[in-house]
Amino acid sequence: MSDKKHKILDAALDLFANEGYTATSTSKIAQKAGVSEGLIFRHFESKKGLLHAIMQEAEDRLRDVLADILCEKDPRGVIRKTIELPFNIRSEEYDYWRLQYKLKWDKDYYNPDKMKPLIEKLKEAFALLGFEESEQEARLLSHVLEAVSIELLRGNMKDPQQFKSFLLEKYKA
Amino acid sequence: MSDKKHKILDAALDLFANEGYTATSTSKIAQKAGVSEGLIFRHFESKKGLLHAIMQEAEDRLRDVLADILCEKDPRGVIRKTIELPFNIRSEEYDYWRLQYKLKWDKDYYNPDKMKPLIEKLKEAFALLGFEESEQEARLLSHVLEAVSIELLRGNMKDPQQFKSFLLEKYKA
DNA sequence: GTCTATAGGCCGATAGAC
DNA sequence: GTCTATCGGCCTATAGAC
Repeated sequence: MSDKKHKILDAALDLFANEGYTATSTSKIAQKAGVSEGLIFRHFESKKGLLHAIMQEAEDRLRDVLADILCEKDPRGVIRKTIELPFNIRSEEYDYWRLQYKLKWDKDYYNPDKMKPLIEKLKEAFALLGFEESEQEARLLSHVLEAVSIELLRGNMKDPQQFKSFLLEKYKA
Repeated sequence: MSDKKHKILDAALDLFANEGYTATSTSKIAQKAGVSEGLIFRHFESKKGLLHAIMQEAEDRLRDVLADILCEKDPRGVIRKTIELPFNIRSEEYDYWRLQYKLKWDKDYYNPDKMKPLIEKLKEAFALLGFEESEQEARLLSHVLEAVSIELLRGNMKDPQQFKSFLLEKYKA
């Protein structure tokens, strides 16, 4: 990929994630990327096309992160890794996640199936550990995971490590 | 309040909550409300002013809902009412809540303190019930509450009543 | 006089021409 | 990579209805 195309993607990710998609103009993106505005349309056709390219990358990263959990054999390991998930987000990737969570409110981009494999895996893990209502437990944990991620991404959690330890303790993971 | 002013508020709430603030133009609001665009500015000064008026109402509703929990004496009652909170949202009020959650990503409007009284109350309730880590428990439950609300508001929870029962059972509330 | 509608100004946004 | 056309955004000025 060309250097400038990459710069455009970087700038757009930052702005889309932090200012919002509609609030971000293509001229702002071009300015931040240090390229001419026309180049954006040359590479991505439209503003929507640019967003699409970014979301493609974001979904790839989601898949990568989930893959490690999905091939875990030990049920406790599955739960531990799931709990650790939001706490392990690399700060360079924050914008990808922020954008994903923001767009969840957008009908065009929200896809509940993206998390389905993880929930199935969790259900299996809870069942193996002898939990009665394994599906509900899986849903509960995935909800906690979601809320914690949002809190962390907004930079609004007081003491992340302490809360992480608390969760790991609670789930004996 | 005049009939048309009310119509504007209704239309704007719907559009802001479902399409997003920046994605909604004042002309679309006027069209949906069946009024002239100029009227919006006569009543609310600016588009921001209109949002502000709506958020004022939304905060009032939040306070109302929390008030009932905050004056509850029985610690189990506090937890039960908190769990029931998201499941009791009246469908006519969905848009208010949707808007609140969406704007949490917006630096100008996000105010973490709005939920603070509830978390304090929960902490107190857990402490009374003999939980060791009452603060963490309170934070955990508030996170569950948040994620469940979001899921419900997105209309994406499979079997709400079943999950509600599961939570009440789990917390013996 | 107060409330409402209409017509347009100005600006910035997307996109396409060169 | 620049330049610009066109469209739609927010808002105001002014005129009309009650």
